[in-house]
Amino acid sequence: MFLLYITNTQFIILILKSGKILLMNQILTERIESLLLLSEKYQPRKEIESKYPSRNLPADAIVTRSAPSPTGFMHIGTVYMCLLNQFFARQTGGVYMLRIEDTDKKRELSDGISQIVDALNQFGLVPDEGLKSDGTNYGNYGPYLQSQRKAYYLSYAVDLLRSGRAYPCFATKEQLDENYKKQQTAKVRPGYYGEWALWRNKTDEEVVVALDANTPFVLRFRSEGSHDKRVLIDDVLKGKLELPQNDLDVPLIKADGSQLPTYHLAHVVDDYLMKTNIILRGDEWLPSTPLHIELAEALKIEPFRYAHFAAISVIDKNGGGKRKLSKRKDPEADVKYWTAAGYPIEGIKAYLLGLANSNFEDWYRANPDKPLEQFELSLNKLAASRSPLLDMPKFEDYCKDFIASLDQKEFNKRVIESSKLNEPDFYECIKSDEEYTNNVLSIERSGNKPRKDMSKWSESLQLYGYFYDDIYLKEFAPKISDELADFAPEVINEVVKNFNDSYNPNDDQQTWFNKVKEAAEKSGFATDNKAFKANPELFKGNVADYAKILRVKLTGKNRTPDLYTMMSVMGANRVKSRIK
RNA sequence: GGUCCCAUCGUCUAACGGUUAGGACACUAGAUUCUCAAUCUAGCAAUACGAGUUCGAUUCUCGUUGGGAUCACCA
Repeated sequence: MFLLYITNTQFIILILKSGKILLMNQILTERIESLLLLSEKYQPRKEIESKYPSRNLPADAIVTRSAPSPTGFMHIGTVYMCLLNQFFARQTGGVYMLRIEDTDKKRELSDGISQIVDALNQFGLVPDEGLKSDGTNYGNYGPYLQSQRKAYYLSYAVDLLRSGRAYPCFATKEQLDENYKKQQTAKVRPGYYGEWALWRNKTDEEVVVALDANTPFVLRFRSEGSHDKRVLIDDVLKGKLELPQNDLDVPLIKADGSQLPTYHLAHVVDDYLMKTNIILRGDEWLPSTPLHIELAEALKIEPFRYAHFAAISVIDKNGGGKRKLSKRKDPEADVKYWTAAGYPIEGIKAYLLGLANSNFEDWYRANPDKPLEQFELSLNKLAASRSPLLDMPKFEDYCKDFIASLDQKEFNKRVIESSKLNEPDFYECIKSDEEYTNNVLSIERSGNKPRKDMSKWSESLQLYGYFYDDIYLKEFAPKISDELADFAPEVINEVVKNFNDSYNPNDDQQTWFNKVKEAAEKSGFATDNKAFKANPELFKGNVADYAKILRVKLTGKNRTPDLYTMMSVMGANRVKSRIK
């Protein structure tokens, strides 16, 4: 790539691949180094790398990592990525790491790390190596918090500086903006490259002047690529791609006082040291992959295997177009939106697995009792083409299926847990009579065709609250008159009277229903549905309408389980106190 | 604007170059001697457009159109 001569003076002569000759004053280089290494000690590459031995793993084991930044709430897309990483690592006997990319101190949130770690715990996606909620590291390839790895990045950066592949840039924000505007008017590609790279070819004298004035600088990569040449990428998911080479002199070390690296340097250094096997990441990174390839090359690092996958999208409610699920615009981007609503974690995971591999659906149906972890996720089938749209009805369907499939004990437990957190009054009622509660929660859940009307735990109150008198009176009884607005008061009174006259809580279901039919007929309702359909004007309604009056009186709702079952569970006193 | 990616029912997707273009969710209708849910049955519904290669194209090629990503001292 270049030849290096150390002359008997203080100059280093660099002959670049492009044929350009660079003269660099060694004293100047050392001065820049010392500014970079302000608070850290330079570590020779060999010293660093001896701390990261090769992993003793099977040949086809996949080592993955998720690398979120602690700058906001936990994104559902991050959960998706962690899920994929965990599956591929686990299936191959590999390792799944969590690395926190806290290199942007301006945007960092104080609880950023715990938000990420807690969410992963909640989802059963605890990494094999990484950080705990309190920020402590575990695993032998750490630290896993990038700000604790500063000395490494700086050492590699200094290596690049010494080899002529990095240089300081003192340009101000204003100068860069002006550069950008000039590029716009000249209608050329924007960016810091070639002749537009303001400090790429400055003389030593100019650099010295800037340093003497204590001007802060970013350390930039000196790219040797050409936009006209191509680089081949064999993406694990997208296949063979041809992109223009990188020619941008991107920042490697920031000038914001933190001395921290940008993503680009951090990614290459970390994934090299941590022995990441497959860089599974969002396809927004695809355009900068040539840069990462060049950076790795400059650092004499074997190229990585990349797997770029598409992010989850939503339909923009304002524009109507499809776009990436965004932190700022979409509440459902935040995992808390899902968990706070009480969607079951398993339902969320199942839905996400279905997005990743469409054959998951069939497997899930065929193996209802197996844990999700037994599904063999396929890298080949991972949707690589475009970003799937978040389909809430389908997602809720997964959740309904899952909740319906829970055994009674587990179902009760989760309803109780959720109400304890969110509905204290309801929780009090539930706890006041556990036997009654168990009967209530068991309604229409047994057999092979259980009810499937609950997609999230927050629906517990609406679905079961009216079984408890306090809640019934407060929340449900007030709705009765609205629900029964179609019926005249005297009709309702007659229905109530006729029902009570014949109601015997000891009747079995058939007897009970026969009596209901008799009472309906007596009240002027049709029991023969065909007759009713033929001449609806002859009746006040059919049995369904008759039942609706009883149902609404009893529950304040017109969507409930079977009447007879509810009455049996509620008991005669409760029934009589409501149907009157 | 440059660059790259992508294009099958409303949505997620399946289909060695030969299928009646399949499934799931959603939707509609019917059945289930009480509502809703569940369940069952039926139905609606797609290869963006235009060329080319081929006996034959959803599949391969080119173009058009449309969508997405990216072009920060953010990751």
